[in-house]
Amino acid sequence: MLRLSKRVEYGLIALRHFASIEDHSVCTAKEISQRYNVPHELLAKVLQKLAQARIIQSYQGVRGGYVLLHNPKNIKISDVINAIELEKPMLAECFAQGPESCYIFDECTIRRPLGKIQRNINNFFHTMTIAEII
Amino acid sequence: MLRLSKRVEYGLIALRHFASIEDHSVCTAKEISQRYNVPHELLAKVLQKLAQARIIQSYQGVRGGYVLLHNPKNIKISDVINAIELEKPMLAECFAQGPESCYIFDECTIRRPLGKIQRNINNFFHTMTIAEII
DNA sequence: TAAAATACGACCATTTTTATCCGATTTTAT
DNA sequence: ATAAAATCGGATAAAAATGGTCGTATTTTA
Repeated sequence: MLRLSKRVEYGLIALRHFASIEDHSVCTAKEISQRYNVPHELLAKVLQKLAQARIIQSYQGVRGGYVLLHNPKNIKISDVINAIELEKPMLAECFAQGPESCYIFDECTIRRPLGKIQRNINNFFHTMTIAEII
Repeated sequence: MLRLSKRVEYGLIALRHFASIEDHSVCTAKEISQRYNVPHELLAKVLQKLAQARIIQSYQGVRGGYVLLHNPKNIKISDVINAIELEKPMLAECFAQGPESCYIFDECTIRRPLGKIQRNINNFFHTMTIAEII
């Protein structure tokens, strides 16, 4: 319960890696997967998502790889999560998918208090950046 | 990702129910399951857990059921979660199960920052009570 | 032209979560 | 006594989410 996905974990590890190396040098999925002992294929998918979200830039072909596109200070944790996950990270299903998704929506009495906790978590993800995890 | 379990949701709904009725009257799992349109058997198991944790008191037999044992102000959300879930609600597996559970523990670079978020969440669960969800 | 890399979809395996079922026990009321 | 209504708890099934792998195509460099 309340777990972050491995995908997000791997994404954060990768972004921290990009942010911690000096010049904006290119890193490959293979390098990162070996360095941090993370499944190559899965990491590759995560990096592709980050590239689609314009958080990193991809270069195909031999000597290709990825580079960071922004200052780590400007990459929020929420940006990373949103890039990687299809669904927003929400405590309750209805927060992510709306009233129709919940068959006890009308009888539910805990939505408001959970919403309070949710806002707190959202705020954290929205405030914290990659610069703070280096 | 980051979801609360249905078990915890049902537990909170039930406790809010107990806390919102006036006198400390007895409620059965059946009553609550019908009132809030929640699966009876699953709710029953959750209530059993809450009873084992001495958050509510169970009475067996005809006209049995459960009553709240404490002032809602003194029942923390964290108490409820700990009673219902075997494992602590943690963002990362290693936070709940220790270093041995994680095969990239030594290479992991995001433990500290995630710990910061975790403490924030923990603090919320530890501070908020059932009184605040009525 | 071969090699090394990303791109992307499909798929499978595992784990977690949710839900149900069943038999046992307890207690009350008839 | 007996039946009914409730909790207790173990077992299990069903469903969903997650993690991981595979294969093929494309791109780019040497």
